[in-house]
Amino acid sequence: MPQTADVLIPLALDTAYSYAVPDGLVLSVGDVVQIPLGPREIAGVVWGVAERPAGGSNLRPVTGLLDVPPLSEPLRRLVDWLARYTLAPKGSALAMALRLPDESARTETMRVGVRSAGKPPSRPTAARAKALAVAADGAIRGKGALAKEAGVSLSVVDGLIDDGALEAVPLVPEPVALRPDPDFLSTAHLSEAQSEAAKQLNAAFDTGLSSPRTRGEGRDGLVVDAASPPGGGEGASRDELLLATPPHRRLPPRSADDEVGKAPSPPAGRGDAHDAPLMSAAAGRPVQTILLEGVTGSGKTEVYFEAVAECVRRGRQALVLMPEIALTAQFLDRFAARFGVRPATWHSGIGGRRRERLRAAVATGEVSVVVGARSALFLPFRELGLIVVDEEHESAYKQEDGVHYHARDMAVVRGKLEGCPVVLASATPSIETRVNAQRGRYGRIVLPERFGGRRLPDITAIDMRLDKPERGRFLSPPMVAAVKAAVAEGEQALLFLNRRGYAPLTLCSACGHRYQCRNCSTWLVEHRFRKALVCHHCGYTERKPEACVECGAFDHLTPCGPGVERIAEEAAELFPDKRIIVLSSDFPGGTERLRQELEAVAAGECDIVIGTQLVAKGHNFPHLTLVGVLDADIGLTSGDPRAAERTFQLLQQVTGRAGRGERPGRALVQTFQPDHPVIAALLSGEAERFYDEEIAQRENAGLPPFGRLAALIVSAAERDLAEAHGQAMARVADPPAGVMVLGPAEAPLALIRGRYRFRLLVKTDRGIDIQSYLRDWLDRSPKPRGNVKVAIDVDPQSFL
DNA sequence: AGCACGCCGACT
DNA sequence: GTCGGCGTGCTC
Repeated sequence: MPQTADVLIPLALDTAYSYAVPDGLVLSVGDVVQIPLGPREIAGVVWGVAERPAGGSNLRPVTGLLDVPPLSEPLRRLVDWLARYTLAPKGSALAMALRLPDESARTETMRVGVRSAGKPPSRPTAARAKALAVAADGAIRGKGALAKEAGVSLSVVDGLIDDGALEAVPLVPEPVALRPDPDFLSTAHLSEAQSEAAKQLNAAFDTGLSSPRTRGEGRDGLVVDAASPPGGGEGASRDELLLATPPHRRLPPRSADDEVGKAPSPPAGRGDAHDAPLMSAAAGRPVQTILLEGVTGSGKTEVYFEAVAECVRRGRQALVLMPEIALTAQFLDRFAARFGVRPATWHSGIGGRRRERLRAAVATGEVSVVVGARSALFLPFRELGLIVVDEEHESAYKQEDGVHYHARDMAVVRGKLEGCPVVLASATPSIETRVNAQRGRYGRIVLPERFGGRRLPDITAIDMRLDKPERGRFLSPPMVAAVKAAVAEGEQALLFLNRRGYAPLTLCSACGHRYQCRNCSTWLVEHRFRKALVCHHCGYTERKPEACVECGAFDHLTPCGPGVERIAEEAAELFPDKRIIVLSSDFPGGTERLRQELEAVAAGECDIVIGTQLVAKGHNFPHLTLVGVLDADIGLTSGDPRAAERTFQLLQQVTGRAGRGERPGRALVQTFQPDHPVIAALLSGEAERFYDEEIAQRENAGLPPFGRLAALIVSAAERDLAEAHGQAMARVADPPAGVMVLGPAEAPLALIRGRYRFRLLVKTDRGIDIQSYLRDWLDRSPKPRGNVKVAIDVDPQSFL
């Protein structure tokens, strides 16, 4: 039967192209095919098939069916959904799920081993003799391994292969990952609270699996025994799950308009058949997404490990998403302690063959657990049974280039499409997730206490208006005393300051000149170690000048304010005999060195750590007992609508680093505004209070806690466009309801180029409808004068 | 993504 | 006069 195939191509194209299917080839939706496009041949995915209409067709033909597992229906629907929600061309969305091996990866290093062929070389040399002596045992080695062991170069080995003295044998590829054993460790190590939470969590499997699965291809799935709970355990009913949401908190049913906003609801008003299951999911069907909220040190990880174990027992696959930085050896070891082996990992750094093998193993179901960064969300799982999003509040889940998406939200969507539960884990959830939980869209499980009877650190404020540091110093007397006491006990102290470099502002004390970035409106930050002035906004760097560039005065450059480098200087003077390390993202020596240093700190090979937000995430420091926050007020005034939330999360996380080991911890917080709601909530240890206040405040301001808010970020390209810029600012001064205007300083640098161009960056979590809305609004507004184009860029990212 | 076409600045 | 910059548009 002659067919035409609609093939979606992984390029920035929004529509599938039609191709003729040659006789003898039968294609199904989801198949990966090769097709001609212009002058070249590329891979695409069959998005639809139709009987070829009678009569001749001038369509170009499909050139072949590629030997790649077809894209499952849920994955295809995820691509469609993502494209529509993020305003990205469908092809771009597809590209994320279809990273085919490029030629180099496919042909590259088919791993070969060598072993002795038992034949002497025709021309023996000293190097050859060494190599053959090592190979004489007859064992198979990698080429590199042999060369290294024999102390010869690779070309010697190659020469011997060519000569016939060594024979090359293909190596059986090592398995991409060993099978995790869900019962490697008994659950006896869990606390009562953890067991209870794990039980509640596992109840979600029953709600998840009982929902109808839509599998178009009629594959015989791996779903084994979906109905029988594991280990004879009686699954909790869905009511138990819903109970996690306090009844008095439940809000009235959402109106249709309210439906707009966060995933999993698609943008309103554009419903199509694909959206239907997602839409209805919000209206009282079993909760499938669960917020697992536990204070730092409560053992959330162990709890969701039990869910992973349950998933594996049922023969389905689990995906654990983590922010890239959290993918540490430490975490993988914890996994290994529970499951016997390290999990398969996936992140942007995995390339070439390994990447492809892992993809394939995920597609066949051979790999049962993947731990990965956000891109792992698009792996072609055969039978996905669980998604965990660890540290769900992390902004690293936002993809900001190419297709803009939030991996946490897409995880929720994929969970719906795959019919599997999704666990969002965090000690400090994002506002929108908290609201979703409050409204009953997500379940909520809370671990209010630390594991193993450990106490949360006491948090005390140091009021900087009263306890002033010495002139030119930044550690207040109580802070100095506390650090001194801690290190005297052999304990570790962390001084936290979220500012890289030496000083955030440099000025000339002779003429008052302030060093400013030539591209941005920001001050240049002195980096004393690198002897440079650096813009933290765009990366612009200049050598630190000897004399003032403005008035020429020597020795008048004055650093204003502290960065971590300056704190290190102060600490070195105060504690000359202590081991001090500065950890920030610009750590000299790169990520690998940084990783090593983090391990070393965790092992206790350091007394005082001075760090930026980097130390607040990912790593555990078991020897740490004192956390000193040097300026808790940074970030509270940033103008970012999420400023309060971000600051609270960061401070909560960083103070929570203290006392995770044997000894109890405490935290000191230097602040000028101890009564600020964020600081007060932190000090009281009542996270609830922060969330309640923040949500109430947004509601009072007419800004829904999530959904329906957009911000216009206005940026002008050049200084001579300042006038036009002013006009545009005036124009947006009266924005539509729910639209917030941010200044040009917040505009990402990428948007500040293009000469006669004027851009409005719209950040929104409303998806499509806000775009047409704003377009109408702009059309009705007066146009800027001169040769100025106005473009609207919609960044459909939830940023509120 | 690639590749063509097309329109303005500095050079063998 | 061309070479070459990248902006814009197209690929079933």
